[in-house]
Amino acid sequence: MRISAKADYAVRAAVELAAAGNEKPIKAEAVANVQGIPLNFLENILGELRHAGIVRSQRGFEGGFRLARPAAEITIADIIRAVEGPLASVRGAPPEDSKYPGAASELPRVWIAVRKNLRDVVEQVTVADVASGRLPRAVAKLSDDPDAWITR
Amino acid sequence: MRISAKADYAVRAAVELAAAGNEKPIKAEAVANVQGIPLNFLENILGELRHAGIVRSQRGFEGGFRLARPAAEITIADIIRAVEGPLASVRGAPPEDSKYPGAASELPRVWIAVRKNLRDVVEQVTVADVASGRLPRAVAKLSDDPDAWITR
DNA sequence: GCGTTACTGGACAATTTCGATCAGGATGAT
DNA sequence: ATCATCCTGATCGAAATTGTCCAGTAACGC
Repeated sequence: MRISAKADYAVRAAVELAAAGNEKPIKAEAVANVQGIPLNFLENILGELRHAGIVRSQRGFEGGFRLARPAAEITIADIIRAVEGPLASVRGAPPEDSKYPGAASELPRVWIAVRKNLRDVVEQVTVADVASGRLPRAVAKLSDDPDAWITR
Repeated sequence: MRISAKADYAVRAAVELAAAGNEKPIKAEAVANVQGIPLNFLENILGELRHAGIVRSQRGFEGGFRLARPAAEITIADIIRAVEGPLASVRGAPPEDSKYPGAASELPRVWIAVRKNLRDVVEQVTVADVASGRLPRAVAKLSDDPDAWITR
């Protein structure tokens, strides 16, 4: 249950693009510098985001990347799925299609609930939200709970 | 954002112990057979659970494992933390103590919200709940949503 | 066209984690 | 004592993670 460097970088890059408006493309190098991401690695990531139709690129002089859709329509989930595949899995497979023997037969329902709660956050927050610092109410409520900030 | 085989196995083993009551210890081999877990691997896992004070072991003839506390007091989160460490992390570190530059400064709040929602499920469900198939209301509600079952 | 710039795509590699296996030892109930 | 069972730690291959590098190609200004 960890967020990989790749997913984290991808989201940060997208947010950076969102914050820059969509007038002119932003160079990968500029994003890498501002966000402290290894340039070569970031290039791979941006390639995947482009493949997924999340960003568009422009080559050559004055080239760079920009969001392919309005920032308010791109969710964190979109980005994570683009670079990491499915949001949540159990032993590499989706939780709903494995049968558990014996006393654990009801366990999939728990994993489903976990995934659902995960989705409820990442499918709701857009890169525009993060860039502006104004998170959706439900999410803000979660992250404002002081208890949520305690390392446990 | 995946649940590892180890965490999955650990929970299933604990649930199996819970379902067996706490009269007599259950052999690791029996759990391995019923749940389809490689015995050697399971022994490692049970060792970690014992180290964490979640199960107790009995050696020799008629030996085996039993829960160290009432099943209703052991949460899924306890088990995952015992075998995997912290529930959620970003690039290996807790989300609250990394600073993000530029436009991504508010991103940690999103990761915190994710973790919070995660915790809300796994800290609430006990092994007794899973063994009996009666999940806490809030969790049941999440997993009963048909939408939660769609692979996306 | 030419040169500069910057994305493109893929190959490669170090390190770590995952999932599992195994051997041999310790222990405790009978 | 004996035997069943847990205990410990080493080891291992495969895959994922986190990068690095580079030759190619498109766009643009001059």
